[in-house]
Amino acid sequence: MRTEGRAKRLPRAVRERQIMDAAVDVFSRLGFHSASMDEISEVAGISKPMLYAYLGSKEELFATCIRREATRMMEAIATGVEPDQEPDVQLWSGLRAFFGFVGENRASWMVLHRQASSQGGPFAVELMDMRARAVSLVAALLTQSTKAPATKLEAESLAAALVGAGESLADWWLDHPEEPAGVVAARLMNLVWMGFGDLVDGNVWHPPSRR
Amino acid sequence: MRTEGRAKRLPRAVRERQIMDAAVDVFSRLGFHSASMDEISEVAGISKPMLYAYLGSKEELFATCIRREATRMMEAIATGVEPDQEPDVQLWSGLRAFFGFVGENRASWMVLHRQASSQGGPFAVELMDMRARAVSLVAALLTQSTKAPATKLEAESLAAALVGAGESLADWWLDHPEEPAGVVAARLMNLVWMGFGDLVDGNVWHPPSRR
DNA sequence: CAGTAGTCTTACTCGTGAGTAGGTACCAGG
DNA sequence: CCTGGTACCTACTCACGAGTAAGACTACTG
Repeated sequence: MRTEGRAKRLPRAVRERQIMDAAVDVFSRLGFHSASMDEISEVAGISKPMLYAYLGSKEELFATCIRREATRMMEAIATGVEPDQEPDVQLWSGLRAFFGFVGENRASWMVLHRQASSQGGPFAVELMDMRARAVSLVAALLTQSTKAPATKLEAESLAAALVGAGESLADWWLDHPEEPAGVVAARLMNLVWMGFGDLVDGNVWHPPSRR
Repeated sequence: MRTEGRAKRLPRAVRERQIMDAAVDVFSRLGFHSASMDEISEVAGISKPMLYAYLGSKEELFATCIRREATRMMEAIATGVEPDQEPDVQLWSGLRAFFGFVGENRASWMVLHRQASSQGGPFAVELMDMRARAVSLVAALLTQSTKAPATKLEAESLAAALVGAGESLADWWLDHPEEPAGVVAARLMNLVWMGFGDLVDGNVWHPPSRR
């Protein structure tokens, strides 16, 4: 296995992709600190100086990973959501897109959610930036559709709670992969749209057919 | 400042408490990996070998911190909750106790939520254990009070979502400390009990007076 | 078939931090 | 005033991992 001498010559862009993929994999498994540049270079099938030549320091590499994965995820959600619809439909499509992305791309999700948020450095900035975009998206959805005089703070905190519920449920889902994405998404939709109060009485929210 | 020579002689139990307090403080600020035993010993006003003599290795120390803080927190919640009440009242009192604990004990919360969950090792076990207890508490509450034939998996995932929402909102709260605990708790209560659907229509849940 | 630009490597340096060896001060009870 | 025993210290060892120096290999260009 360790018999590979020199790696095959490849154009820079291709190598950079390989390295990033390896980095996301290793960071997701080991976390930022425990991950070593040696291991990343090994997984990428390349030697360490290449890593430094192409992607800079360990911190830069990590930040680049976060940026890439965050962008991929936000694009997936943006693509999935349907604007100019009723609030509940918008929320529903957003949730579906989110859980769809997490279902594939488990490693990406680990890096984004677990690792990035626990490092205090410049990473949290990148991450919180994305998270803030998600939160204000939901907050806007809430504000525009509510009739009650909700304050900015109120909408924001509710949105934070909802986003957190999504994150947490995604984590839970990682341990129960037998459930399909749609089911999990629908469950969260029911919780945040109907509330326990209604669920207890047997009133549920129905997604597709009507409309 | 660095002029202290020898520390005053104290009984072991007292020193252990001091060390634990220092450890929670440092771990919460720096995270597990970045925290050094040197700094912990410094903050505790003691030298490194004492640390090893009393609390063992770094990992043992961290695990002990988690266990202590988790226990403190679960006790706080258990004390605050009111059994033999309507489901919504039980949930409400649980939420109040939770946010009350986080309000004081910020450091404890950081260690528990951010640090412990991001380390894959034996720590996650400790933590997930406590989290599982919280989740099944909520799941039981849900199951016993619902009329719909909710599956075990369904109740569990909803509970996970709720717990996650609480955690996330607690994190958000750390950045907006101006809000009192009760307000934040009430907001989450509204979200999970009434749901956005009702909130949008201006129907809110009222906590105390009636009953 | 030079020359040169970009890919790739081996083999180091050097700081940092976990864990320890081998003591010194202080307080019993005899 | 000796004799332990427990709290406490200074000053190390040693591994591991980030980052680098210096050069070798390949391929295209005139």
